[in-house]
Amino acid sequence: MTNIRDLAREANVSVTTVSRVLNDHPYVANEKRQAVREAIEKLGYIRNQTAVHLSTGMTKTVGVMLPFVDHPYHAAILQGIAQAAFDASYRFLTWQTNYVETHEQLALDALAQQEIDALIVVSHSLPLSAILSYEQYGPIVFCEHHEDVAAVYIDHYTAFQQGLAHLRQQGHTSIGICLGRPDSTNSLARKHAYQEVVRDEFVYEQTLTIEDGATVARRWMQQKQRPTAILTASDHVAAGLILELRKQGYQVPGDLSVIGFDGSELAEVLAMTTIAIPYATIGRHAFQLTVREDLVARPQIEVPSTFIAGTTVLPHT
Amino acid sequence: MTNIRDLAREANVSVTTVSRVLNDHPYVANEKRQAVREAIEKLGYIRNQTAVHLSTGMTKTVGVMLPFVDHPYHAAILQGIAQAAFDASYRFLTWQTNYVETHEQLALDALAQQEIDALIVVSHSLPLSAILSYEQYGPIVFCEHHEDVAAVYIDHYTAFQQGLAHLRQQGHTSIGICLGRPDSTNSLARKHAYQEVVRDEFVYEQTLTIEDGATVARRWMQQKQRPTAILTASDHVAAGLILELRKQGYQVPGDLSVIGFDGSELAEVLAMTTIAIPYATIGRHAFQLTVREDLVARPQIEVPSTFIAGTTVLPHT
DNA sequence: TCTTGCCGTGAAACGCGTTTCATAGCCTAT
DNA sequence: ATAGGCTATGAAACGCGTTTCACGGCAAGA
Repeated sequence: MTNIRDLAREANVSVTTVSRVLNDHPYVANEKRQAVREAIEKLGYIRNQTAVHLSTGMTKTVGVMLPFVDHPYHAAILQGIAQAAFDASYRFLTWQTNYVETHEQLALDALAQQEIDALIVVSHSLPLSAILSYEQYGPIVFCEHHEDVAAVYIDHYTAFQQGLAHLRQQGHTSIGICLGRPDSTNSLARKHAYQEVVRDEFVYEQTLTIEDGATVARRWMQQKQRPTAILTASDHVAAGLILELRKQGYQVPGDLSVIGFDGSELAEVLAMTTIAIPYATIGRHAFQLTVREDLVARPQIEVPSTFIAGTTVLPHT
Repeated sequence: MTNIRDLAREANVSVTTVSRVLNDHPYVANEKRQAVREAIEKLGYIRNQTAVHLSTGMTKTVGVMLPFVDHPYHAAILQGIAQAAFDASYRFLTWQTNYVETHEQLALDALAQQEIDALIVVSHSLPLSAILSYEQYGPIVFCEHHEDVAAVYIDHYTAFQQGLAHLRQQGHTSIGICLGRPDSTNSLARKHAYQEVVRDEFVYEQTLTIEDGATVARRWMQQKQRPTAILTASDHVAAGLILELRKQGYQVPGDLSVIGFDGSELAEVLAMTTIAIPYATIGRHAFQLTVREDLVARPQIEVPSTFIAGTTVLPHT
């Protein structure tokens, strides 16, 4: 591998001058610049990025900590990050954690070890304080709301309120909700919105997948007292719920009204009533926060959710 | 930032010994090892990974070139890569190219610049030869079939044959197909399988999304001569097709039988007849190939597709 | 007793690009 | 005429961990 010193020798200049040419520094005479260019051509020189990283002390790379790369919700955020990072000539390393704390730790270690310049936490299970103790090593940006951290998030409380308000307008009083991980920040906000307006609680927890949605359907069918409408925490769960009910001969929305969450293609396909979240936008903002000058002030960006009327809610009579 | 030399001074040993301790090299006396450990603790030393990368000449990082991170098919491959990379203590950098050649080029540059040790090409639009010319800089593994390259792939020809055979067994003789990018390797293989057995051709090209599927539906409805069954190139296209037809009052499979491709959750939800592809497995194999000793021999791995009978195909009478 | 061979240790070189600092010529404003 | 500023250039230091090589000591095999 030819290096910068070989070039200097070949072009009869100093390594400093070679470096200046490589970085388009103005203080280089044209003949020398030309000579260096020819040497690069002749020797087939290619810059070693690792050396640049070591020398400059930055890698132009951000890390992304997220539970699953192939879940539509997370992939959409990743897409936004990818786009914004690309625009800024940054790269991104992904840690797929499966919510396993030791895996999450590896992303934090990478920040401390200067493998990445900043870290975007899409979702996590480590305690917040454990993560924040790594802020000394570089910017950390969250994709969910926490007090006093740099974050871009949607207000799950308000989003759920929208869904609940719609159901109540339609005359539903007996309303159920599905939550994902019951103690996650998002679930707590959702539950909060729910408990403010509902008397008889129907809470289905630990619902994450299509299959979980089908399980909810089976539980619902067995209940003596049961809600007339269910607000889910993801379109996938809603889809599982809807399809299992229909398979068993129930009508959606005739027998049960269902509202999804995400605004995914799945919702579109099923013409589902849902609450759309601009996930790619969240990803873009998250990346942009990592490179913001005033990150020490821990800025927060709230992105709006949008209620989408579909065909899976019917007025309750 | 404290470095290895600070540690050496603190522990009264040489930097070599410190390095040995950090790397668990056996030739270190216990007291010295202990002294170094204490120095690490006392000074709060954290290894600089970039320096390790420069020094060892490898980054323990693979690159992934893929068009979209948020398409289920690609995300599933990425998931497999993430998993295998994790198991091998590797990281991965992702280049989302949107099939733009200049973007694809950046991933190749990264390989040449030693930013990554190897590159996995999930899908590409650059000419194969342009990509292969970068093999001199490191291993390149493809996720689709090409002659004489390291690759893990599914045999689209055989997969499509399975679908076609099923339709013909069910009495269909007038069969259409949807293709994605018409000149891609996969499309050519599919078309080949198709043209071998079909007389009257109904080929719908450039179908990639749900919306494209709906467009196919509208075209189909307007055709005077039209197929009784369509074999699509993705579950998404099939879903768009099916749902648009049903919305317009047609029966699927009554009026048109449809077979998807991928075996995605979408197919599951719609109880779609489809051809399942183990995408995560492809990703895992692809990663494992990058670190294989005998990569110079350009090994190839074929993974099998599985026909899944659903409810979107009916015998033709 | 002499030769191998393994253990333990450190100086110095290495991988490679960037940046600081000093130097020098030349021009412009005072 | 002189101080100050800009252009150009290079030596050397810097970022930091790994690895090669040489060497001393000690034990086992010949």
